[in-house]
Amino acid sequence: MFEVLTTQGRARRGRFTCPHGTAETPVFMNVGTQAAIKGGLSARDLRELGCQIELSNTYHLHLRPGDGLVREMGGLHKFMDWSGPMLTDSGGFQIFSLAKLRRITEEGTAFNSHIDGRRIFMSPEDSIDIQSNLGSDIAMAFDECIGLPAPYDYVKASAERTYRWLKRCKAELEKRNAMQDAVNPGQVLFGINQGATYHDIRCDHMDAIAELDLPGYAIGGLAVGESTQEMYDTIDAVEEHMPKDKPRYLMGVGTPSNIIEGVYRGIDFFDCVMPARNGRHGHLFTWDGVINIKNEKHAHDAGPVDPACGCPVCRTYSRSYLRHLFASGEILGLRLAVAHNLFFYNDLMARIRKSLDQGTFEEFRGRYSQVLGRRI
RNA sequence: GUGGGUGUAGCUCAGUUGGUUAGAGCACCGGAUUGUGGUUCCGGGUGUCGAGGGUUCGAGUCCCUUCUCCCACC
Repeated sequence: MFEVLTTQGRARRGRFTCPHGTAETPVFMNVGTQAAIKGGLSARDLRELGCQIELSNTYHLHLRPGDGLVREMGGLHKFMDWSGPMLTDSGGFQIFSLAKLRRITEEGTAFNSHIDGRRIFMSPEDSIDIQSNLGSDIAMAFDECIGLPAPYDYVKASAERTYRWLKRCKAELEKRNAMQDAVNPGQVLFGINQGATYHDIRCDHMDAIAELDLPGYAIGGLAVGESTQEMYDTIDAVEEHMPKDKPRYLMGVGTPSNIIEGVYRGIDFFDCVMPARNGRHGHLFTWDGVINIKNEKHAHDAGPVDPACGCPVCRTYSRSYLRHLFASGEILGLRLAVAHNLFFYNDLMARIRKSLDQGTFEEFRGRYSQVLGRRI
C-alpha cells in the first residue's frame, strides 16, 4: 500500500499503491472538484501535465449530479475518464466553507445547499456511502473543519466528535466494501487530524486516530486563517505522533513554499486549488517567482512564461500572447494558465522527489523555498 | 451664408436656482486568492470641463468672442 523508499531528515520519498495504480511521493493531487478541472481541462489533459492523483469532491458531486447517477454511470473513474489513482474529499470542508446555516450534532451535519438553498443532512455514514458510490481509491473521513481562531473548549469537543465520526466512517466503509456490487471494493479510508492550533488537542487526537490503524492520515483544518508560522508549528507538533509507515496528507496546502516546507516536515500528499484558481486569475508560477500575466510589462514579451519550464504552454506560446488572451477574455487564456500552473506543481513535486533520491533535498529547499513565493 | 444643437476621463455620458476636493459605467493600471460557488473580490481617476475674455465672494453651470462637430434651411 505505502512504502517509504528513502528519507532525508523528516522528509520522505515514498510510493503509494491503490486499485488504480501507483503514485510516487511526495505527490501533489490535482483538484477536479466537480469531476472536471476548472479552466477547461479534462482528465486527458491531467495525464499530459504529469498528474498522478486526481481529487474530486463528495459534497459537490452529491449535490450535482448526484452520487447515485455517477454510480449508475459506472463510477467516477469511468464517468470522467480518469483511470489513475483518485481521492475524494468527504464534504466536511465544504460544509464549513460553502453551506449556510449549518447545524452540527452528534449524528451529523444539517446545512443548506449553496446551489438552491435546500436543507440537506450528511452523517459520517452518508459521506462514506457517497464516496463508495463515486468509487474513489481513497475516501476521506467526514470531519468538522473549524475556522480559526476558535475557542479551546469548542475545538476539544469538536475533535472528540470528529474522532467518534471517524470510527463510524471506518465501520461504514468496511460494510460497503464487503457488498457484492461495490464500485471499488479496494477503496481505503484516510483519517483526518483536527485540533486547530492547540498542540495538545492535535497530538491527543492524532494518538487516538492512529490506533485505528488506517491506511493513511491527513492533517486538516490548517491554512484556514492562522499564520504560516502557526501552521508549521502545528505540523511540527503533530508529525511526531503520526505513524511512520503510513502516508501523511496535508489537506488544502498550499503555496510552492508551503509544499517544500511540508515535505521538510514529513508530509507525503498535498492538494490545493491555488494553481488552478490563481491561474484563472492570471497568476502564473515560475522557477523565479510568481508573475501576473495581465501586467502591462508582459505585453511586448516574446519569451515563454518560464524558460525553465518544459510544459506544453511554455514550449508553444509567448507571454505576450497569454496576456492578450486574458485581456480579451478568451477561455483559452484560462486553460493555458491552469495547464502551466498544474504542470509547474507536478514538476515541483518531481524535482523534490529527485532531490530526495539524490540526497540533495536540503539544498533544494534552501534554493527554492523563499524564491518561489516572491512576486516578479 | 442663416438658424438650431453640441463640446466634461481613453469611450458613452451625468452634473440641481451658480456653492466644499468635478462623478458613473465600460476601458485601462495594480493587488488578492490555500481539503474551489468558473470571467470573482479589493484598490487606483488617468481631467487645461473645446479655447479666450467677462460678471460674481465663488463659474462645468450665467454673459461675450472664437473654434469643432452634427442637423435643418438657403
